[in-house]
Amino acid sequence: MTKDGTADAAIPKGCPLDLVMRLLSGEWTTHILWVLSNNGPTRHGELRRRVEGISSKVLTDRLRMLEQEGVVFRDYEPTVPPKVTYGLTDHGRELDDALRSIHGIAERWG
Amino acid sequence: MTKDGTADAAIPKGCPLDLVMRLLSGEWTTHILWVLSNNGPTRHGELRRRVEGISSKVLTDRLRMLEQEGVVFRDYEPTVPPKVTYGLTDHGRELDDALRSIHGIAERWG
DNA sequence: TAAAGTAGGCACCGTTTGGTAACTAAGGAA
DNA sequence: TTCCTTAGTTACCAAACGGTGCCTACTTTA
Repeated sequence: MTKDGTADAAIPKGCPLDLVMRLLSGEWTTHILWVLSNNGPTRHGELRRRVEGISSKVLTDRLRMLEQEGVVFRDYEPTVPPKVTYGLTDHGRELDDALRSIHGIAERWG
Repeated sequence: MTKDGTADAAIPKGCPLDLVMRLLSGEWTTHILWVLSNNGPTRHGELRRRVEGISSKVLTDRLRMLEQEGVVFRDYEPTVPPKVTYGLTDHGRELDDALRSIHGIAERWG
């Protein structure tokens, strides 16, 4: 307990919603999913061009997070130069549907 | 254009989804909505007790954001001491439904 | 008489975040 | 020969974020 009267509980939670929200809450993340959904599997370079304004660093970072949560797959072909393609998994498509429904709701709000 | 090859477009967007995600992306925000949804209209103090670990500052901050977007209402009774009650608006309940659906999806993922 | 609760506001401070630039190695084009 | 492309990685830096403690002014409770 702090002087504030606040309980200083660590937030273990493990709440499923919390996990997804943390995944989505970073800058650019929903934009990336949006492009992958509209464009289908896309290579790193094109993805960077389509998500206008994102840097290579952040793009890679977000893709790694999304991959780790099983929302996006990564296909690596060890050619020279390498060809890496990213796309939505089944989970990713489910999540995208949910985001589209939120989009619709917010759109109706004006 | 940066040295990176990145387009340095400002992100005007005004995308409805983006707006909602920015609203929800802060720490504690979904937790607050969750409690308001389960508990009904709640005063500041009790809200702080139910959202275990949140500080008064951040709680007020989040409530102001949610109020500004019309997701939460604020009822101020100028008694002494004042009584301030927060609750979900119609928009808030819509948003909560969407979050519950995401919760359901994520829960099924294991 | 002293403590606690009411709903915050304000200042300070460390951590996290995101942006920028520079670099990799090998192939293809001007 | 120099530039561009592939898919990143790394270092550096400024800004944003969130946590903590202290303050108010009045009422109720111990």
